[in-house]
Amino acid sequence: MLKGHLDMIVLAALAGAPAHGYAVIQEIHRRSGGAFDLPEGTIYPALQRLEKAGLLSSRWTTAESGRRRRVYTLTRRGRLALADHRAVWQRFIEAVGGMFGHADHATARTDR
Amino acid sequence: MLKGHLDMIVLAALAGAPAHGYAVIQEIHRRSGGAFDLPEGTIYPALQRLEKAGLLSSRWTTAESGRRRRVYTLTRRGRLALADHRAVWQRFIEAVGGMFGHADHATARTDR
DNA sequence: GGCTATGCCTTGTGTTGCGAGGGGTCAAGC
DNA sequence: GCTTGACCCCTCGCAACACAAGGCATAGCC
Repeated sequence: MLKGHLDMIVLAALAGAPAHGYAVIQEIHRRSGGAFDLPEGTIYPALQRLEKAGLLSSRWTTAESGRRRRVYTLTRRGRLALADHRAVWQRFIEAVGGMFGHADHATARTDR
Repeated sequence: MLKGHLDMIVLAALAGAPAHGYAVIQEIHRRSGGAFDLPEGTIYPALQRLEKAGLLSSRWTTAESGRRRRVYTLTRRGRLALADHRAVWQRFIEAVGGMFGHADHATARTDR
């Protein structure tokens, strides 16, 4: 469904503030109005991929609860990539919109 | 890029009038404002997939130029599927929009 | 003891867009 | 005559990737 757009979504979720994987899932769920409910098997590999690409950086932290968390932060390149993805996305939805835009031009009134 | 949305795009291209594969490519290119320039290796398998799924039907025709063409027509189920895809798409872009919607809420004014 | 929530991870699989290649016709240009 | 490009059909194989499934661990509640 969100093939190819996952990176953008994850980056967007981290644009506000750094967060750990589990929190990213919740943030995405929240911001999307409940539309996106990504499983861990989707998000964790994505975070690793983005870090390897230099768009995210991570560090281990320990919450007051004693839990170990890997917190991801958007890098400079990550922010640039996000802006980039966003522009591409904009053009994409406009193009798709164009596909619907005009029902047709064959059945329409051809008079004058 | 358009992973998962190809079907919708192809169906939309055929919503106006039946067309053969090559024409579908051109129609998509035209309606998308030049944004989509799909290669044959993408569109032909897609058309076959959609026909096998019962969303399209095809018949061979011969143009006045003598060329053999396989013309695809949207079936009843195809129209329903298109409307369906469109609704999903609408919800999808709204969800993505929500991801950007609010920059954040941490750096924003937290006063009162 | 069992269940749920939190938190991390990997492996395997199915889908799918698309590059590369292979048919063939016809017109225009060198 | 030969090449280039538009038109028109097709198939094979690769790579990317979302995600299901499974595994491990801690903590709180019933």
